[in-house]
Amino acid sequence: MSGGQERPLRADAARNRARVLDVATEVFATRGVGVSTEEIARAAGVGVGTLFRHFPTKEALLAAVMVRRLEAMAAMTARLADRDGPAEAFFSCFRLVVEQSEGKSEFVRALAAAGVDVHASLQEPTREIQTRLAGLLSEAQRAGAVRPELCMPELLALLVGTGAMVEQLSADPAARERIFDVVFDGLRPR
Amino acid sequence: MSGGQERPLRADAARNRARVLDVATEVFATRGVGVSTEEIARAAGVGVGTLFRHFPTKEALLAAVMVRRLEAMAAMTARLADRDGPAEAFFSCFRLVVEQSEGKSEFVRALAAAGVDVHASLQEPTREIQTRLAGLLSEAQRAGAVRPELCMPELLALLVGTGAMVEQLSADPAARERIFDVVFDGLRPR
Amino acid sequence: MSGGQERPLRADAARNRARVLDVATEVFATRGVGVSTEEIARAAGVGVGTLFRHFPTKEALLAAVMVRRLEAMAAMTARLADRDGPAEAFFSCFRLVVEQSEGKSEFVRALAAAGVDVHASLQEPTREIQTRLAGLLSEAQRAGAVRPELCMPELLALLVGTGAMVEQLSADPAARERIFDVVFDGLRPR
Amino acid sequence: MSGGQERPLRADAARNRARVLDVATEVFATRGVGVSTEEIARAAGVGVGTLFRHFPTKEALLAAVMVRRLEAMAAMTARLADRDGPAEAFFSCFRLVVEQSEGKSEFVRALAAAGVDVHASLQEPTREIQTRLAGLLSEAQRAGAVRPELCMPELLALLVGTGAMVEQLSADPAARERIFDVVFDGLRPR
DNA sequence: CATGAATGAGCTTTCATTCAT
DNA sequence: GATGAATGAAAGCTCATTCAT
Repeated sequence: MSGGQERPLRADAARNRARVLDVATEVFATRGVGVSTEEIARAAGVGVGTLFRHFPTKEALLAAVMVRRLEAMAAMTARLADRDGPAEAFFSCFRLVVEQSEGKSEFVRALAAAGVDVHASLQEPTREIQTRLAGLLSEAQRAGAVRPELCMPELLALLVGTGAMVEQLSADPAARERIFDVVFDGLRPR
Repeated sequence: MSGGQERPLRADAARNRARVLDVATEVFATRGVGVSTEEIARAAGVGVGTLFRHFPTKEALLAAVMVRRLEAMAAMTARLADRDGPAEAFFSCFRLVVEQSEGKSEFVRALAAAGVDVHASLQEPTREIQTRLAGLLSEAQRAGAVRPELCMPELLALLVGTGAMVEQLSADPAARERIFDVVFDGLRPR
Repeated sequence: MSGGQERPLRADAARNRARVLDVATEVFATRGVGVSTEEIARAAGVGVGTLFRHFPTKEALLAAVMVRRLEAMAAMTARLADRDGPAEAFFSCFRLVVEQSEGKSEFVRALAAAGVDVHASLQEPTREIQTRLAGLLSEAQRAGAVRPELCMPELLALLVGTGAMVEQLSADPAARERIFDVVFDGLRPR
Repeated sequence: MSGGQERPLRADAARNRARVLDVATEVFATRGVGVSTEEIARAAGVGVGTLFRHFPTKEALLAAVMVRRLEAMAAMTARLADRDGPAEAFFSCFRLVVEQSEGKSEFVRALAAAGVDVHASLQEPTREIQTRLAGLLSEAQRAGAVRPELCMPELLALLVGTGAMVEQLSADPAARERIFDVVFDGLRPR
């Protein structure tokens, strides 16, 4: 379910791949996607060659980082969708996605700039999340908890944008909550 | 008023500076901040040397572009603040800022990545806008048109985040309006 | 006449371009086309950047070296074609081309391997030489000095191949002459 | 007879060695000596490690390929030398060597560029061929079928050069024959 | 002042070779 | 013995910045 590695990787190879991915995730988030592959390899304790064996391109590495984050998000939304009533499920899922999305937008930009077809390489995990969200949205709408005219594109934009808001207020949890108050109230029918 | 040029520039020098700035504004917005200085110079019809005479660093150019956009925004908010009632003034100004901010976040990131102290170099025009916004916010709150517990940090975050939402829906004006509906309703007291 | 520089190059730029070309010609001939651009730049006393400004690709540099050699050959064949009778003109031109062609084949191979359309990039100087050779061939055939059934493709192959022979015997001039005896006798009608 | 393997190889090891050699022969001939060891190993169905166990260096592999081709040529010349009269033997052997030599020059160049002493590592099979050719040459000269002043160095150069000619005309068999006509007529006494 | 040629550190990527599994 | 993951020294090329013209 998780990404589908082509063949069973040797233990050490898998360990290295994972380490590169972990390091890249952190470094890209911290210092931006401009960090050099060399530096990522060094931070992961492997040679550049190893990095490129696992991810044949810098963009492939970026995409892999994205995919992992998306997969994690998909798993968490799945867990949430099953419990609570439709309204609670929708709003807690919204909050979850927002909080897990920090920094994601830069990735998408970098991938797009490199000519990678974002929709193609990230579609599978994305589709799962979107399907889940679409289900939650329509159920919450049916339950009268969310404005009926909202469609998926807006929902996604709202998720991304709320993520950006929250990202900016990382130092002030109370202010973050006020953001959620505003957005959640705005989502409800008037 | 405009950024503080040390001494009066010769007419042709000023013209060159302006052209570079115009071109850079457009090119950075269109194709991202990764575009090379060479290309910007060529598009502006000057040599790289000229570009670097006016902006000693690529980041200086980025900052100058930002400053100009912020100054323009400041001017527009000033114009809006003077007319209409406090509620209308606040909301139309919010909308204005959001719509003028497209792509700004990439700039900030690029500047920050280069170690530029964003707050230092952009503070002057930013301060003016913020002062204006603070005034509009408190007046709108006094008039009962905006939640009373909202403070400036959240407002700024909301502006940035709404900008991100709107940026994503640039192709679908109706969806953009639904975003504004959500955010504006959320901003109003319950 | 010589290559057609797009615009008048600045004096120092032209000097650098020429130096790179000279050095590349020598180094490629001496040590093969595998030599790194860095090394060529260093040997020419310029930075890599300069090399790549003048020749945007390593293959472009290879092609430029080839073109210069071909142009020189074209000039020499032109000088020869005008004097002597048709037989003498043909044979002295054949010898000239052979002797000027040392190492050329490696270039063609490298260019072809890089996917450069050799015929496209070298066609202009090549065409001139070929036209001249075709003229010399048919005149020599009309004069009964060369086998009448020979066509241009064979002539070119004979030139290249005789070049390879001669290249191998660079240490032994007498043996080289015996090669020419064999080939020239073979070229004559029986 | 075959290159001198140190000790008897295990059956599967020998099979692997042979497969690598076969594949390398084909791939080098088809796509040039620039093909990576990894790719050759993959095409041979073995790991790179196995390739390097049998041929400690890429150049060692190149040399082994060359040696095998030379050994095959030696065997064929041996077969030809025994039948026919001296003139026919000489000329058919000349043609055979030329036609079997396609692409060989690239190998020699690559080996030489790597600092391998070509004469040392290829001498044994080469010597056998040369001895045979020397015999054929002097017998053909004694029979009056070949110019008496020709020596071995020229003969070898002629072989290599004729190979280059023929290589260039691989698409046009009739033209190839005209090349042989020229060279063979040139070889005969006047 | 304007120009654009020159610079070289730095980038991504490849590949012959080694060595743990 | 066989494997293929790991290695890291290059390679070709880009680009912000400097400086002679």
